[in-house]
Amino acid sequence: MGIDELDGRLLELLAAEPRIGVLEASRRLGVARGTVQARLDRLQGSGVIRGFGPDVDPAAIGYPVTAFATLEIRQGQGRDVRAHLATVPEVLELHTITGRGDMLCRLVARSNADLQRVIDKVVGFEGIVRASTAIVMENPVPLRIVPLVRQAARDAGGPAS
Amino acid sequence: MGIDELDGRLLELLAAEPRIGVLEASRRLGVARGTVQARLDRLQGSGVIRGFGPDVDPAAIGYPVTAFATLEIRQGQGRDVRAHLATVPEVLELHTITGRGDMLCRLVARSNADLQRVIDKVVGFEGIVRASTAIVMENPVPLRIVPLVRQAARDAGGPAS
DNA sequence: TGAAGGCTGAGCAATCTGTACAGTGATAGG
DNA sequence: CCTATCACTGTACAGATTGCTCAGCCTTCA
Repeated sequence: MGIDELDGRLLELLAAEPRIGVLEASRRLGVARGTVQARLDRLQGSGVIRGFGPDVDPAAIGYPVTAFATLEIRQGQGRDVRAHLATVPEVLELHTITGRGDMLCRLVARSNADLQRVIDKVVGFEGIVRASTAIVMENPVPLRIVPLVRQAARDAGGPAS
Repeated sequence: MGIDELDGRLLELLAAEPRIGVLEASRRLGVARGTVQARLDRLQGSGVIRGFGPDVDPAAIGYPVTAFATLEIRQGQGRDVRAHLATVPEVLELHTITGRGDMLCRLVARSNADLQRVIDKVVGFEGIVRASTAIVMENPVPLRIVPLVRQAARDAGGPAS
């Protein structure tokens, strides 16, 4: 487990220019094509790279409002609630968490008004006792991974030298 | 703005098999290659598809712990705090939100113990008054977009018929 | 010393991409 | 009703890329 400096550079490159091919990547990185191919295979095999799914902007398909909802669940209803939330398309992700509240989910909606509908759909279920919602105004740091990759690569490569 | 049924199927297909090429996609969808190419260009041009960045699993590169932190910011320090958090690699995303707390950020760490270090780094800054953290235990619904795409495509295609 | 693993550079057949062009059907405007 | 526009189809071609394999070289490790 872990990645070295070359893996890090490869991931950065892929993040910056995803449509790049193996051949072009090998040129940019200054290594042989076979090396890039082998690294990619390994990264995917080991689960570091989950995939290359299209990064779809919810706002661009009509869902410009994002919100986070903290849910409090009735004891023992966790499984049912999870199953319920999984059926709601506007629930983009769901986590079970420690602390105040039992679950945290990311929601999107067509408008602030529509968010009410979404929340009703989410909360309108047996096991959910209470929900508290926070609407996202700005997103100063969009979901990113490159800085972390860079650090992980440094941690692996630095101390070893 | 909005996507039709064919866009929806294309996005679903890309999500399911990202390494697929334009030609193979056109075969699967039963349309001409040029059509797929045009749709892809349009989807990327209109911002629906932001990119095809590699989906990296933080756990696989040594950061298996995820947490969400709600931050309370001192009046007028928002800009500085944003800039500060942007420099922390373990901050995967940052939102400004309504309600209790002013910002919500997603963090990762090498372990529960390491999370303390990360939080110290995040909170160790002038403008942050208070931070409340929730550790993620499970992730029953990983970040997903397909169900939403499907619904958006239905909404666009259905009522029109 | 020998074995194993990773990288290089090269080669080959098959495939895919970028691009262009003509034909067709549907739609919107005149 | 006629016509321009637009999207999709089917086809074509040159150039680039991919998947795969092989031999050689170097470093690490037992």
